[in-house]
Amino acid sequence: MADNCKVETALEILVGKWKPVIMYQLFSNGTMRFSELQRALPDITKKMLTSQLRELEYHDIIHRKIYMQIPPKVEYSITEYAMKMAPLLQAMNDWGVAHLQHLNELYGEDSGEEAAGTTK
Amino acid sequence: MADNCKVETALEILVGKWKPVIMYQLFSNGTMRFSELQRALPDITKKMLTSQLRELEYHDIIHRKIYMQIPPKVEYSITEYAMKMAPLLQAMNDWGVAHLQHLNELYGEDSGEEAAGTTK
DNA sequence: CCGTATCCTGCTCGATACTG
DNA sequence: CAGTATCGAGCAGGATACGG
Repeated sequence: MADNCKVETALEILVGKWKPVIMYQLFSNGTMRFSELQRALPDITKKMLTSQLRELEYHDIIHRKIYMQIPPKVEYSITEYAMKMAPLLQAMNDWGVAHLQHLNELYGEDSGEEAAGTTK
Repeated sequence: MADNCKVETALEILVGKWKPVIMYQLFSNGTMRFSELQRALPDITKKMLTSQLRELEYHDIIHRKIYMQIPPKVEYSITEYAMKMAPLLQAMNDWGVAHLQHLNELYGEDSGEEAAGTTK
C-alpha cells in the first residue's frame, strides 16, 4: 500500500536545515570552494556545512574534488545525475511560491510562512 | 538571493513523520474517519495523528468535517486546493523510486534507503 | 469516538575548541 | 584552508492517562 509512496525517499534527501540552500548555491554558482560556501551562508557552522555536504555527496547530488596541496583546497559542484532533478526542484519551488500566496489569501498578509499551525 | 528558493516552503508542508502517509491514504481512499486513519496507520498515536492532521488542515491540504452527534464523527478529505499538488507529489514519488534505483547501482543491492551517510 | 494533557526520550543542530 | 571532536540545548515525536 505505502509501497507506491516513495515521496518520503525524496524528502529524506532534501531535508536538513541547510541542504536546499547549499544546493541552490551550487546550482547557481557552479563550482564553489568550502570557504566560499561558508561566506555565502554566514550562519552555518563548519560542522553543519561538512555534514550536509557529506550527505549530499553520499546521495550523488554533489561532487567533492580535493586538490592535494598546501593549503588544502576542496571544490564542490552539482553532479550530472543531480542536474536531472532541476525540474523537480523548480516545480517544488513554484509550488512553494504559489502556496505562500494561497496562505495569504486564506489568513491575510500578516501570518508569514512560519505562522501558527505549523508545529508552533 | 535565496528569495527565489521557496523549496523549503514546500518542504515544510510535507515534512513530518506521518504527513506523507496520511496524504497518501486520503488521496487513495477519499474521505476517511479518524478511526479509519488510525486503523490504516497502526503505529501512529492519537496525539501524532491529531497534530499532523491539524497542520495539514491549517495549510488547506485536508478538510475536516465534524458531525455534531453522539458518538462524535469526524471525516477528513483532501481539499480541492490540494488536488492541484497531485502532479508534484507524483513527480516526487517518481524521483524517489528512480533515486533508490540509482543508489543501488552506486552502492549495491544491500544498502537500502536508510543507509549510511544520511544522518547516521 | 475523538480527541487533550503530561511526561519523557532521542536526535538534530549549535557553540566552541582543536588538527593536518 | 578545510575540516574533526566534544558537549549541550531544544524540539519533534512517543507512551500513557484522562476528558467531552
